[in-house]
Amino acid sequence: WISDNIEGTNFDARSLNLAYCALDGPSLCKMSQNDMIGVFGPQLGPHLHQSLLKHKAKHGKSVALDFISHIYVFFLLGCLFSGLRTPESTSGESDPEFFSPFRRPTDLVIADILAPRGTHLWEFIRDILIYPEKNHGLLKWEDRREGVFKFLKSEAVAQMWGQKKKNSSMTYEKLSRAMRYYYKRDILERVDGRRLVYKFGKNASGWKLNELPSVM
DNA sequence: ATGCACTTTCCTGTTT
DNA sequence: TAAACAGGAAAGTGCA
Repeated sequence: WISDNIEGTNFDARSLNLAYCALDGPSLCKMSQNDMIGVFGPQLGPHLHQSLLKHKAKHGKSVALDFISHIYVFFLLGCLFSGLRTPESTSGESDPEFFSPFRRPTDLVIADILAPRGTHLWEFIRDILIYPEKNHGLLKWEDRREGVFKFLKSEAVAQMWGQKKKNSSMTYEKLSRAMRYYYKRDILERVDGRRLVYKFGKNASGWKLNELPSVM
């Protein structure tokens, strides 16, 4: 439900207050507009409130039960964000097992909710790297602190990029040309002699451990 | 309606 | 030899 509501707005889901992720359906239904604003902020709060009112009008008393079927989204967001801040920040190496109990059924849900706001290639790459749920072994950090990363499935990443841009003929060949243009703009730094390896430059933001999307 | 940023496409040549 | 890397050139796209 939240995913649907965020779609079509420019709201950045990364700024959600995830402390409230444990809300259940009935609690959510009891929230006033002010409650919503308190939890979701002045932008998304009223939007969700309106949507909830519509939903209530449509479905009457069954709404609370209805919500229970959607509310797992909150729970899983909580899992995701608590995970982001634990294993990787200390070891520098993400632990795929850490997420395993939650990953399988939720890949699509979380990927949708966390759909990147930016539409640029480097942001797309960055978001695959920082959200394990999106990764599927496509890319990996080579040096997390330095922002060095490597394409593990270059053609698959290109396909996904193409999918996002509604261009089924995207290839790594073409994607990499766009990557090379980033060198001039200091969004990427050259890493030479290492195939499929790139490094974020000083004009790339949002990838460092200390600037990961955080819980407010 | 036009300019601009950001690719996308294609290409020729080089390197690994 | 295949796959990547290098960039020039030009076309395409979405947005302000």
